Amino acid sequence: MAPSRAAPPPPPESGARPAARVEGRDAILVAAAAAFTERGYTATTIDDIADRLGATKGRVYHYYRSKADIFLDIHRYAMQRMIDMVKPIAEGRAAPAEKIAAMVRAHAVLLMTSFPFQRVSVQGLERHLAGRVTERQRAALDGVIRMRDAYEDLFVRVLEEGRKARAFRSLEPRRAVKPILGALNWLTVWYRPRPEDGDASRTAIAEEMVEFVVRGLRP
Amino acid sequence: MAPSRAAPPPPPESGARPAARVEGRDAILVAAAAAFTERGYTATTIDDIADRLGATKGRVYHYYRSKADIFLDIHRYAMQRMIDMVKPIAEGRAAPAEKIAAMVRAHAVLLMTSFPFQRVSVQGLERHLAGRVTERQRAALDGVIRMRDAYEDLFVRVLEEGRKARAFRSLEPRRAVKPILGALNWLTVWYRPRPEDGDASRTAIAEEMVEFVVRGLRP
DNA sequence: CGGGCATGATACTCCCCGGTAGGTGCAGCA
DNA sequence: TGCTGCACCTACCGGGGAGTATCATGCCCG
Repeated sequence: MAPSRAAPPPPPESGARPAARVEGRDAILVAAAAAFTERGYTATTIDDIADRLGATKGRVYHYYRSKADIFLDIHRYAMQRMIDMVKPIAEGRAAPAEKIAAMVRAHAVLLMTSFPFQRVSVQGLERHLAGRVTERQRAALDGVIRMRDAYEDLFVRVLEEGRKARAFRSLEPRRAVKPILGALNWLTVWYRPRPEDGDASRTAIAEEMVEFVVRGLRP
Repeated sequence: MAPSRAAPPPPPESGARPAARVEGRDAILVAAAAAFTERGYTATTIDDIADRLGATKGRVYHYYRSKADIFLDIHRYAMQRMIDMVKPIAEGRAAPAEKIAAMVRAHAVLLMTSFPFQRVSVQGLERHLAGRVTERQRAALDGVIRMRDAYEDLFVRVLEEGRKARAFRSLEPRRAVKPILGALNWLTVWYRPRPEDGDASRTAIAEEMVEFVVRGLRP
């Protein structure tokens, strides 16, 4: 599944080459996300990515300057989609318990429907903290990390609301958010999308997550 | 922290060289676990591991046949310790809710106190499903996967007990176990052991996990 | 005291893979 | 029909790192 097709503005300090067309980049990202998901980042070669497109390295390097840039762009897209889904819920006017339930549901569903992208995003961050990265890549990485922190804050704030309103048990939001996101993100470890099981199966999984989290927070 | 010092019998089809002493192997494993935790498996070089020992590659290859074998042995040790801690609880005679609480607590504490080993074990499994592995390594990998499945079954069985005894809400154990282990294992992503914070800090985190899980299961 | 084995260092080899240089074909256009 | 530029390919380089072959240094034991 491609990241938002409707993203025509050239990315800010993305590693994509300026002149390259968006659809071309998207194809690279989709192939790369699938490859990273299967073999992991370092074990994936640029030729692997190209093979998935029925192409050669030339095509990949026509759109992206480096493997790390592809990786970072996958992160950015994945995080952006997650934020786009969840932020409106978090900032809405519903009761905290209902907001958390809806956020958990949205998070779980997006993890499954956009699996390769989300898996790379969820599992891959630390891979770059030690490596050789350029100035621009470091900036992009910091940007993604900030997005992730901001995303976690969405949950923290709703937890705080709920605690104040006595809708949740007494808890420390910063600490309580960890098992919640853990229960959710662990999906990227055990879940494997299979074509034959449709929305119903995903919904069942998402509802189990909702149930577990909401009960874990009740006073 | 070294894996069990009292494991003198040469491991079954481990990648350790037969003649090598146990303490010698342990030192390699400790250094490798730390290196893998910091940089990830593929980004870690054998020289990195040797450097941590103040030694050279020669020493590493004296004890282990390959990098993959080191990796697999870390898995085996980590899983074995986890099983040794949790299995007696799971098979005890306490009430299901108390057993789950104790299992969660033990799991969380071991994750933190034996952090590098557990982190490698929890986060690294998929890395090998695609790579070049020998017959023996494949067998070792399968063994570790079986250990992991057996470990998950410990939780599944207690969930089943609790469901039958009406101590837990109605749930499907196979499905409900995922968010539980997810909340726990996510520790390996965000937790960073710092020397200055001691048992108290770890206990607080573990109790938050226990609280969250136990409430998530209540009828 | 001397041989043998455990232990480890040194100095390679080899190949995989990220990245680059330069070309080719084709579409659109005047 | 020739020009231009995008999209992509082929062929190559270079470095890094896994693994090996061989040698040095003990330490134990007779």
